[in-house]
Amino acid sequence: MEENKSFESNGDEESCGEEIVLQVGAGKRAREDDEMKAPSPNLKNFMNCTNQGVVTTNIERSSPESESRSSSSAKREQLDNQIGSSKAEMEEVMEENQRLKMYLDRILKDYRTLQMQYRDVIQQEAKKSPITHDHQTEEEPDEIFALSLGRNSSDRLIKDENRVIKTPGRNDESGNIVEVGDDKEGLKLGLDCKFQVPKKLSIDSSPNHSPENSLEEAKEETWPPKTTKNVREGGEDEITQQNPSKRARVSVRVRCDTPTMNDGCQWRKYGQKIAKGNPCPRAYYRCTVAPSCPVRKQVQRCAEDMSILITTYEGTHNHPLPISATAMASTTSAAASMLLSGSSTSGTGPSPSSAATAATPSNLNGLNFYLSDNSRSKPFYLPNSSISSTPSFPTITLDLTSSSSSSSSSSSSSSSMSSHLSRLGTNFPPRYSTTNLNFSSLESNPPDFLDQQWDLTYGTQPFNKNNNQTTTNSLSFGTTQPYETLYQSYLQKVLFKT
DNA sequence: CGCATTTGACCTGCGC
DNA sequence: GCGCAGGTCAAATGCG
Repeated sequence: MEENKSFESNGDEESCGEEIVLQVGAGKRAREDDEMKAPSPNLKNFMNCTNQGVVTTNIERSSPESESRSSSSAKREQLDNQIGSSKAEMEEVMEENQRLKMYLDRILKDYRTLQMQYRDVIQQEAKKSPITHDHQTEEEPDEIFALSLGRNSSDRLIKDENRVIKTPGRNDESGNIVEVGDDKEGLKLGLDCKFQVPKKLSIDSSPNHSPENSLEEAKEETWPPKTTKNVREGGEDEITQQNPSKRARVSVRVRCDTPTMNDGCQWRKYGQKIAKGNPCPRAYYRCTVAPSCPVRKQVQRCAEDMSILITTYEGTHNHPLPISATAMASTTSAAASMLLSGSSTSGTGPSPSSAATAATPSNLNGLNFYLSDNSRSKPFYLPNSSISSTPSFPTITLDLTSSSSSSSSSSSSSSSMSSHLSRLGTNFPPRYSTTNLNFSSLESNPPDFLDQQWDLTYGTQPFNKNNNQTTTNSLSFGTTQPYETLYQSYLQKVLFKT
């Protein structure tokens, strides 16, 4: 399993030995421009440290010919050729910069709008339904709550269940995972939520939730399945009695060729089962960081795409997490917070009716809440290929897979940014990566979703184009963090803003 | 030898 | 009530 199976047949990974040069720029080496223009000191240092292979390649490519010829005309000709090719590459880089700029602008704009609208929704719901919903939810029919994240939300809103079910993808009979992304750029950043409120929903009352922990507390309260005796686990049977049916699950889909996804925690396998509809066995793991930790996870490969690993987490760690595990934990927490914010009865969170009363899909600028009525359609179960198909578990799915044949979106990605994001979710095991980005839209600070996990080198580098002079901030960053961790951080920062 | 994994048995809930 | 499926247990097994 050490072998690096590349799911994308590009040459980047193969050409990189110890270091992975993640080139955002249609495969062009923006740093070749530095031969003509002095880079910023930071960038230069960064390049020397991390991209020696590329720089060396450039030197080697030009040196033999220049040594073989002694005449000045030949040198001049060679220089002209170099300049010409560099100009051409510069133009391509500029175009890529523009795409990146647009992409970043859109993300930032979406994020701001989403943040504002989310606040509004919270405030409105707090005014509307200040009381708990114990009785309300018990009497409501099963609600199915679909949540998806994407950029082109308004035009891709799914209007009815038929459309949902028709959504092609990695699902089998139910086919209900909705992926919303940008077709043009092939970026599939799907946040899929399958949620069905059980008929007999017992309500927990955990009023003292901090925003960060509210979900995990909820998950912990509800973890032990009612089917479990839990004789040995002491206080957990109280939990079982508290709220046996409302359990938040966070399912993460990643492309991974290793048996399990490295999420930073220690797990002990306690069972394996062949689930119906999926020839791949489902493995059950228990957190072993602390003896009494109630967190468990299920790992299963997607039946339709064996390269996709589906990991479903349940419960809350009752112990400090390793640093490497905090990203996943916080991300799943945030994801499940979103999930439970529509169903939780916690006094601080949005009311369950906030989702239930939304007769039509609400569009929060890329955050689509879709509510379907179970009485009119088949249940919104997880596909068989997914783990935790038990419908009584509210489950949110973080789709960290790249565009694939299972996606309804066009996978013909031409955007290097999308490929960059795709690769964040597709490269395992973690390796050192370096990336150069140019953001002409940036002012003085790197994007706020790039945090301490990135080894940042940031500087301003002027770009000259023949007819269009632009000043571009060059942002170089490398990291030893796993790609999935980075992407989780990205999700956390940009989408969930935890 | 200790720990992790495997695997068949068992339990529980749910649908018919 | 019965069968099925999901989930868990625990003895057996493997491995360092």
